[in-house]
Amino acid sequence: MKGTRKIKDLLYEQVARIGKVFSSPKRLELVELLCQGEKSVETLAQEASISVKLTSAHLRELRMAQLVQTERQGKNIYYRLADKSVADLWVQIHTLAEERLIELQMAVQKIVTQPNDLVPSDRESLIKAARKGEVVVLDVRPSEEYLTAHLPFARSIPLEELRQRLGELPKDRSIVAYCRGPYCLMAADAVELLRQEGYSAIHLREGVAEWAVASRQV
Amino acid sequence: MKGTRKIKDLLYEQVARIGKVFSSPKRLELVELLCQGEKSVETLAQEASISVKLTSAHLRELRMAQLVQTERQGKNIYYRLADKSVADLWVQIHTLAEERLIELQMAVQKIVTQPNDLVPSDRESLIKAARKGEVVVLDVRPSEEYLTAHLPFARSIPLEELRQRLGELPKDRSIVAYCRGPYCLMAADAVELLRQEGYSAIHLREGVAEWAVASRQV
DNA sequence: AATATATTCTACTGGTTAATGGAATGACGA
DNA sequence: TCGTCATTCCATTAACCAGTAGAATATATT
Repeated sequence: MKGTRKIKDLLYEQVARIGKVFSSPKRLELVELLCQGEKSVETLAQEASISVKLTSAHLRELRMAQLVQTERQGKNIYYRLADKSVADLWVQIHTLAEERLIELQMAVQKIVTQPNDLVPSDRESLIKAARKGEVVVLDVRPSEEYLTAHLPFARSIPLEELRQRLGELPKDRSIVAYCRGPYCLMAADAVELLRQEGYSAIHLREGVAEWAVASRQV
Repeated sequence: MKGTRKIKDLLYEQVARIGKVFSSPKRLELVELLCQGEKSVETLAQEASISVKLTSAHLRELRMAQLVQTERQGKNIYYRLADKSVADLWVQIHTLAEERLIELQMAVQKIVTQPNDLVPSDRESLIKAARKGEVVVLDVRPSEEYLTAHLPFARSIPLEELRQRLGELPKDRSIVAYCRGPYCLMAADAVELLRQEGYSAIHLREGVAEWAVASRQV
């Protein structure tokens, strides 16, 4: 019927703009980093292991899709997600990917700390235990990210400082370590180190973005 | 540190496979159609206004990303979404797109029935009114789609039959028409027709997929 | 004035993609 | 066996994309 087609094509094309942003591995990595808080271009480039120029190009795509905002602070330009729902979408996409793609499931298994005792769902009971002090929830990300947002009752010891600051952690209680999310390897490294040193450590694969989505859905 | 990069690249690449699927307008349209229930290749091709061969190619992409399943029924091959969460992702992507992209917002306004009285959020009260019979919720999609799933208390009159079956509808109550979702134009056409014929009609932009997501999030 | 940060422009390579068409093949029903 | 439905293989066009690089530019700090 009449000019229906043109209108429809236009609508789906616009939605596809968002999809395109999430179709590049490096852009996904940048989005995940931005889920941890605002960051400068240089920082993003370093964390994602790409050149500043390429980072700039990817950020441009994100900007043109209105998914990030920029703010100048002195010499640096800081990027942040334009809305929480961007983080939500990232979480939902990688969750669906893990549900559907066996290849991804297998790749993930490689990074899971071998004696596989990672806590999954049990959010409520983890909080309860953390509140009582029965377990220590440990945030091993850089401290700026911890300051931006962290899990309830979490303590911050960045991975880099962990070896020196082991004394701050108790040996008689479980330590639940987390980092940026399921594809960040810092918590896995932390757990490995802790176990070597005789601690009882557990790897929590969720980051703040995943936690937020999960706790909203009850 | 060590082979971290290779692993990370692998992980994000897998997630990007899902993103890629949602980066093509035609594929998005096919996903939306599949949100209405299982459909044959030929039907999908017709509805999306593309050739069977191209449809087949796009469906192949969906299949390789494990987002759809196929089933042979006689001469035809029927496709369906592999999981409800695929529909959820479609809803979340187009919702985010509408939140962020002004171009999409403007394009959407064109299809909104001019005297703009579309009911938004008020799910609870709509159900209540429909239960009491104060309003008629009208599903104008093909009847197979209605049979697969429909909104609570909805009645089915496919758009094609609407003109002949106008007598079934009351003139003293509001009629809330909906179709496949915000980018489907059938409900808008229905509202136009109904108003011309002296009915009090309202366009509900949500389809079953959007309704499901919204009612789950309370 | 010199420096650091970040973007932009141009240009190139290699690879991928959507869409179309022709031809062949498989799978099924009548 | 024939026709229908659907996929596949092949080839093509045109467009796009990631990544890299050189050079130029803008902005702000010192």
